[in-house]
Amino acid sequence: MIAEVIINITAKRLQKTFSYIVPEELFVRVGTRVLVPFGHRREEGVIVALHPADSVQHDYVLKPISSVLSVQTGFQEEMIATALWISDYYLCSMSDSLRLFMIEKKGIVAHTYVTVENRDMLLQLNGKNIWEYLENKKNEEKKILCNQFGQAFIEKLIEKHALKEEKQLQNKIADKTEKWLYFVDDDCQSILKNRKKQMHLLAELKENGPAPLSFWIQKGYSRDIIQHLVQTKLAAIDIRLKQTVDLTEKEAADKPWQLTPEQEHAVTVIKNDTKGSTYVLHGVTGSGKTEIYMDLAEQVIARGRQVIVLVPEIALTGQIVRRFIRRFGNDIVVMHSQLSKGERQNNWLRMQKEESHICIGARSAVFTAVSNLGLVIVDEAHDSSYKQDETPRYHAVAVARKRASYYRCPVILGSATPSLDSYYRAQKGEYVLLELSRRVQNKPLPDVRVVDMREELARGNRSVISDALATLLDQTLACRQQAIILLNRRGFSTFVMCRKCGYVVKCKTCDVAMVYHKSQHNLRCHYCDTEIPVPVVCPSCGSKYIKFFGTGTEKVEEQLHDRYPQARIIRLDQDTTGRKNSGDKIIEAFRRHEYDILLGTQMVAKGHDFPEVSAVGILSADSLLNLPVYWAGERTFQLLTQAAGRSGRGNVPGHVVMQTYAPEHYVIQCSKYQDYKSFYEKEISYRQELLYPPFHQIVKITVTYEDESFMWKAGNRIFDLLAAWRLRYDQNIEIIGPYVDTIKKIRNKFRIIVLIKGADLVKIKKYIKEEAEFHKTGIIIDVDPSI
DNA sequence: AGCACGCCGACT
DNA sequence: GTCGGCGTGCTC
Repeated sequence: MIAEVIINITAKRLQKTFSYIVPEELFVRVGTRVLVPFGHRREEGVIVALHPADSVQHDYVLKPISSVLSVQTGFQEEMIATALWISDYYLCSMSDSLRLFMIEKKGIVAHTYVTVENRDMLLQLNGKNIWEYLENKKNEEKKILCNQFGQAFIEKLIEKHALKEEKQLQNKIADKTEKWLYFVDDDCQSILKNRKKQMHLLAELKENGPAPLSFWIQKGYSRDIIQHLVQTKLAAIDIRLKQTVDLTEKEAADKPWQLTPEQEHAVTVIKNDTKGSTYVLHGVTGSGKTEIYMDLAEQVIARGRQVIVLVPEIALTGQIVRRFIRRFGNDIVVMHSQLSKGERQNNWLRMQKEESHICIGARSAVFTAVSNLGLVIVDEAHDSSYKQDETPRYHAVAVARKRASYYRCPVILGSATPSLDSYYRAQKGEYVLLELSRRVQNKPLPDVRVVDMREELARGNRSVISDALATLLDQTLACRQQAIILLNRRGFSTFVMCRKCGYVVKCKTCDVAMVYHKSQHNLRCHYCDTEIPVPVVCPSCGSKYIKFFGTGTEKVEEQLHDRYPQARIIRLDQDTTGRKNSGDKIIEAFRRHEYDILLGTQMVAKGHDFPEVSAVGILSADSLLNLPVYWAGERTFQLLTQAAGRSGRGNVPGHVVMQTYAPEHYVIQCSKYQDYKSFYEKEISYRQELLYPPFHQIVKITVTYEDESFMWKAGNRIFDLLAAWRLRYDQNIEIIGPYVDTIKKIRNKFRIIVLIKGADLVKIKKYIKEEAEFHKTGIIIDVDPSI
């Protein structure tokens, strides 16, 4: 047999497979991870195809596969097929797309070991202590030896052949294990006669079954007790894969109230799916989509198939996940960013071996190893976090649909504000539309008031909080209800300017104004996280008239504190959540009503269920709207509607104040009435007129280098190649650019963009995939860009 | 990605 | 004459 192998190295230029002979004694299949000779070294690879030895003629000599690295963590054929599709569709290398399916990105790790080659030479070169060190150990890792005796010295001894170095590859894909205590026998009265504690342990072990040692220790049995019991041979210890979900029984408590007729209808339609369609579940905020998800998941599991549930990153520790865990207990695996590699690996294996049937997680959970997929649920499917913003720039919904099509199983895209793309496809009949028009228990949608901030200023209110919002907050706090305030900018002041000469403090390495953060009293760049002290005099003209402009969440927090000294206010943005997702702690504390006002960036708008929130204030409804990008209207509508939907989910009706400078704009008006359909009609006709997605597809090529003139050369070359292709093969395609990116420079690298736009980009994408010029460092290809 | 190969300038 | 810079090309 001949195996086609993708070499698992991140080389942009290495875009092809390599053929190897499969030795007869090796058992391999498509998806097996193998070690292969590659040039003068050995590399890990993945088999993507197998065929009989005589079917293809090669004009070079084939080498054999060295060994199988891991059968256990290999891939299903479907995963290989999906990876190949991703590499074709998103124009990334095949190794990049395959790596999406891996927990350990590399299956092997190289260690260099040192042994003695010539004893006399070693002693002669003052290496007596090294000789003594190695005498018993035989060999030692080079790294450790260098630390101990100095790198230069070791290198010299190797060069003089006193020592010898040897590279060894180690299989890195090891499973995380833990020790379990299990019951053997209790014919023991005589043995355990005076050993009360051990007898207790044995009894409990017999009754409750095996459990990890840590579990018993926590229960108060010491290591010694366990050890003694094991010595009696009445119990024993074995090593098992570490479990990540604890063994709590699932609670039946969360059994739902009766489904509404609309919910019932949606469940029935999807349950009877035979074609593997995609369903757009368009439900207003608070219409009970989670109930539908859980009902369907339960039915899919009952048929022995598996479910992938995708949620936005921010919702991962939230309500929806807890509800799933409560209902499905150990049958569920949660993939979140704080798991260790070992825990991920075990979750991965649990799904692969069908020990668990549901995997719930953020974007990357779409790559879960499943062998029998029965349903994919994408919650808040419009959320921008489903598009990866580094190579490979895939969209989780597209990948989900691809995987589901292989298993002919349905995909559910749930949202109160479906993406224009998915709603459009539903209109065309490509997707199936399911509407949930009512909130559960017929709770009313919130009442939204739009405030024109120009009038506010004319009346002399110069604060960022309008009178209407102030009144609403007064009432809300008086009734002991909660409020959410949304402002899409973090920091205190958004820029710092000299009033004398107009100089604006910019980041040294990025072409953006620096933001003043009062809590740390410094200026920060939001693109590269550089921090500098606040200048006392103007760095340009030396004047003292340095002023702070613009308003961020920090400043609003201060103003709210002044206005409502008794209110408990908490801020939720990147600065308060830090790196380690402590956002959910803030959200939970707010849900428990430990705070009265939650203030923050768009994070506050995402899918949370706060029953006691009755007021929402949106301070600057049109901040996104003015961005010069085609999707500005769609994003703004989603943000406003989602934010407004946070209020009135409990027993008190909700009120929303939207502050804007463009009150008559259709995006503002449509979100005021939570009127998705009118918004859709307006927005889709605008997209059609200007031939934006979903009518035309876009491929964005960013060229970014430190050397500005080199960048222009490369960008123009990219443009020329595309323009030449266009002229020759398809003049319906537009090639736009190269033009300077909205942010000219990030981290000292200048940025320009070339856009490709057209109704059908399949052929030109194929050309890009094959032309080496597009696969160099500094060139970023983004298919269906969302920014 | 690594690494060999090869072509050129600058040194003992 | 040799050391070493990095541009080019190859890996089944």
